[in-house]
Amino acid sequence: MKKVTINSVAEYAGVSKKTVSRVLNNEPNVSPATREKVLKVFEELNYKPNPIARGLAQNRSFIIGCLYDNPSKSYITRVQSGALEACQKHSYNLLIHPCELRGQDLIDNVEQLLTTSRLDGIVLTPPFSDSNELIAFLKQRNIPYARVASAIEGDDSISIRSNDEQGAFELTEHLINLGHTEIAFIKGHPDHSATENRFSGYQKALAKHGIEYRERLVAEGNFSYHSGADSAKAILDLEPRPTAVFASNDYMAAAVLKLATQREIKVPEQLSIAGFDNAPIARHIWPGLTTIAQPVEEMTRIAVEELIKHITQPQEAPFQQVLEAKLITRESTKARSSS
Amino acid sequence: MKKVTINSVAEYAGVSKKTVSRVLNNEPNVSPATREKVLKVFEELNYKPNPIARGLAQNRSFIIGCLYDNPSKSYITRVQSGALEACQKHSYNLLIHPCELRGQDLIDNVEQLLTTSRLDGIVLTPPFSDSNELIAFLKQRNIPYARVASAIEGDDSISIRSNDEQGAFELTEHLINLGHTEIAFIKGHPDHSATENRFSGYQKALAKHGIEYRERLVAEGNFSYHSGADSAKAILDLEPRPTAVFASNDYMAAAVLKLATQREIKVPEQLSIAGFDNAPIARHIWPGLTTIAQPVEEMTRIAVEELIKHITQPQEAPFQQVLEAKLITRESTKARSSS
DNA sequence: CTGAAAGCGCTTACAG
DNA sequence: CTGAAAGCGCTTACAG
Repeated sequence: MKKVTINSVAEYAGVSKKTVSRVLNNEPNVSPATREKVLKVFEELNYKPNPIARGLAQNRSFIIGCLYDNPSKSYITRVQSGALEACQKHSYNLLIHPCELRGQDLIDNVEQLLTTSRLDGIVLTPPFSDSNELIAFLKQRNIPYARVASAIEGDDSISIRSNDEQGAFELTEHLINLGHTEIAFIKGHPDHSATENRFSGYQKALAKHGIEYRERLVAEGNFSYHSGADSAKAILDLEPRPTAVFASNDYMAAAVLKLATQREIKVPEQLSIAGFDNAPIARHIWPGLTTIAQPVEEMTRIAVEELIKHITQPQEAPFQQVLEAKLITRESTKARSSS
Repeated sequence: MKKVTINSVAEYAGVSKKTVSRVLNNEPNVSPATREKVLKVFEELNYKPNPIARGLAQNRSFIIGCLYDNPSKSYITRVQSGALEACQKHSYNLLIHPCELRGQDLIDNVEQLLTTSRLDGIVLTPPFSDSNELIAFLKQRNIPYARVASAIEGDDSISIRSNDEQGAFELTEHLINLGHTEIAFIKGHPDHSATENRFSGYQKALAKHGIEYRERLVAEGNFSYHSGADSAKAILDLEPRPTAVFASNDYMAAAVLKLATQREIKVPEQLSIAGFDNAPIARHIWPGLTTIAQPVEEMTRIAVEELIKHITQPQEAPFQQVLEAKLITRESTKARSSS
């Protein structure tokens, strides 16, 4: 069975291949009769256009690449979900590409990606959205990109982030308003700008309410559940034990909850726990976690939509937006017991 | 700045473009001197080959597509992780494409996917790996595919699955050996063949041990946490209350645990709970869930590796394999209290 | 409304 | 070891 191409169709239908192309792309300037005829031949020959040939002629692939290196699986899932929504809306496809920020071969790796697949644009998620090196490389290669949750200010490109500092501030204030003053804090991964922002929100809330900042209450995590478990151990061993723990994401908060429950420390009666992100796990455990809802899907969806817009009409000014983070209170936080 | 192509390089280096192509692809039959010269020009001109042009000439894209429609996010994460591992090893890229099995436009949707992006192969995950309609379509379109966790026996294509029935049998037997006879069961999504297999393992274990099967102990879930919560409510309301619950995946088991804890039913003292999959959540909650480790990453990795092998050398007989599912006991199951 | 020509940037098959 | 020609299957720019 011979391959059916635009040429076979043209020949069979007795028209030029340009006319076939016009019918294919729903262009005007084809008489209804001709259009009918060609469409019929499409069916008869079971013609399917070749996306690669079209791509070569138009110099585009209709593929967006998504770069990530994130210990939080649910974060990635949410990123993908937002990116896919935007892609589907505009008939683009999504190619996923995890890689390591710290590998000294990051640029080689992305170079290799671009050599294997032509990408019309790339969406950068943390920590890549903060990598000046990578951004410089993409600029030099002239690849359109959009940044999600990036803290870089100077770059003149599409950027959508949420207000992490404000969110952390509100969450800390929520704990303070419940009477807590001994509030432990678990930091995130040092490569993510969110880590510094959330930490800063925590510190500012303490300062505003005249609570002394104590370094002994701060543990170094990296957003993974495992790092949360390690930090939890350090914090729950402190004497006197803090009455509240604010973890920089929900996974780590879940780890604190697990250890507390194991040690029969009652949550929230004896210990309040809060997270960040509003990941699914925050509502899948008991008690449910008080947290900050970060609009990950929405950030990524908007980023990819703007990216596609920019690919189609590069003249527009780069879109930049800051979304609000919102406090969600659940059962894991409670007024400090007066004991 | 003019675009740098194989032609500019050839001209600049004073060789034919075929020679440039040879250097590009590390083919033999180029004198070391010529090779050197061309490589130098690559650098000087900063030449980057165009993957689309290569794709058109070779009629391949080096892209594998992954189809899924699964309420369990962690399952998808694990599928992707296995698929990516295989892709990276062979310099392929992964394009993800969620879509709905039940949409009457499934075929249209995949058709559209194939029209937008040339895929060298497709990996089908549940429930698509069991869709005869989709499989027939891919065959007709001559697209190589591999099936993950498919129960279809007749199809002569790459297939990797795990032994779900055996796993469910072992888990049920584990509960029976702990003295439980009132074992509730939560089924999975009816479109997934795993659902029937796990259910059957449960029934066979009961039968082997002379325990009567009672329909009232069986709830209909769909693998989502939410459906687990609904089923949990039905089961925990039963009088007398069962002493053990076996949920067809860990998400649903986690939902049972949450409700039990909320109602102050002690797990595992008053209620044993078990899941299936060994998803991350099984060890992120307390008590940790007894479950069956399903090698999702490995199944998918092997499936994609075989798929790539098949794309390169279509002559081989289709690879089919069944992996073992393994019992993991944690704190959520315990001998029935003799009260 | 329609088409002939040239081109997208590579590789394949062949000749020398 | 090297290259000229043809081709992959489309679209673009132009002419009529």
